[in-house]
Amino acid sequence: MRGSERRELVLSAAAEVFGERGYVGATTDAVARAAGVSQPYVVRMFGSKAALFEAVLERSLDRLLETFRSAAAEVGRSSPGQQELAACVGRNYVDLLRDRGILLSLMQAFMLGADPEIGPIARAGWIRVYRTLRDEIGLTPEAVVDVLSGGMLINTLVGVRLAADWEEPDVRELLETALPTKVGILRELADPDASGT
Amino acid sequence: MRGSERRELVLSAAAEVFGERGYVGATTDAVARAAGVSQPYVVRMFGSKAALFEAVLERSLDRLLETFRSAAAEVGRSSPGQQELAACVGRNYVDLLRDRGILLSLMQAFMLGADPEIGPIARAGWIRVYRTLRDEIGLTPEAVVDVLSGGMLINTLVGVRLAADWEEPDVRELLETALPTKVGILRELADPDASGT
DNA sequence: GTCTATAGGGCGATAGAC
DNA sequence: GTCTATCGCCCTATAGAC
Repeated sequence: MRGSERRELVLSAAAEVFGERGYVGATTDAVARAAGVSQPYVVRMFGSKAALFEAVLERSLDRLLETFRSAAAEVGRSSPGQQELAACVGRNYVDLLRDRGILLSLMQAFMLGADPEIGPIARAGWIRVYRTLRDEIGLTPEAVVDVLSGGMLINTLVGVRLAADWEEPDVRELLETALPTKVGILRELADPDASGT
Repeated sequence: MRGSERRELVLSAAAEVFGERGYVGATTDAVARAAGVSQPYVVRMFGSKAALFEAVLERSLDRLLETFRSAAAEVGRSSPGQQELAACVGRNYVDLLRDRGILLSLMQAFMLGADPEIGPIARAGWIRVYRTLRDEIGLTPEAVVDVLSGGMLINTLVGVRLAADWEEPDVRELLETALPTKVGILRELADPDASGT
């Protein structure tokens, strides 16, 4: 395995662990275990836990923005309306959930805006998201806010793992209202064995 | 000062600290300092850090649901439509931001759904929010989802402290689009001295 | 009730072998 | 490049005085 591959392996594992436990709650040892390497190696590879988290955020943001761009390219040939654009961005966004850790690690960073190191990075990321949706995708500010609102609700529903209470009828009603066509993904995330039922 | 007052003092301080740093990142020492008491006393008062966090969540959820109910009472006499109800709930929700810590401590709990202790509590809280909005306030599931979407966006914008970059024009545009009439509150939260400018 | 002092455990980071 | 061993710090929780 080449160095770049091992680096990507650790980054992917770290995104999941940071997404689940938050920046402070995640341990470099848990990341190392998830990646199948030793704890000191994780630290040595990135210099520090903080630097590892920043690398995770950069990678997650890149994937998110790429997803937005490919969504725009999907419907872009026919100069679509705001609603069509926003709907397509939303669909691709939900598919991102399959790559556990990307959206949740970003969300964990967003909740640490008061941190003197992470805060500025999180705000810069948030601004990049806004500009990409407005300038590259071509959404109006109002449409961007709608997309972001739905996205933050989805992030929260995934973060709280509400689908774990799927047997509860009100949970089903809420999830099916919030994600009319994409509930299956949430159920997969809550319980990998329940995807087919 | 009576015991119940001191308890409320510690709970209020804890809500802010947990909201800013997350459950793991918050230290009982920081809570104690914010409340002006000693660190061991905070632990003794609630038994453990986990029990303190759970008390914070219970208090925060109670205040949130009370806010929803008072919003409904505000417009309730004239059997209002869904849009009017949802708008009133949204207005009162934003006013809750003045009580720093309430919404953010809940949000921090929502991001820890994978935690075996906090996860079930967070999910139960989420379900109570949904049922209150649907059954007591009388919103349709679709209207509840709209209210929750906007709420999660606001929580995230406050958590990331985007208003700290107020001099950035795109930040102004985003915040004024997301909270047309209530931007002042975000600016107060970002910088207590900037409320009048 | 509330404090000071401190024990005990976990985690990030370093040293150094291979 | 990758590991094992370990240091030193910080944080929760306990002991015990007042």
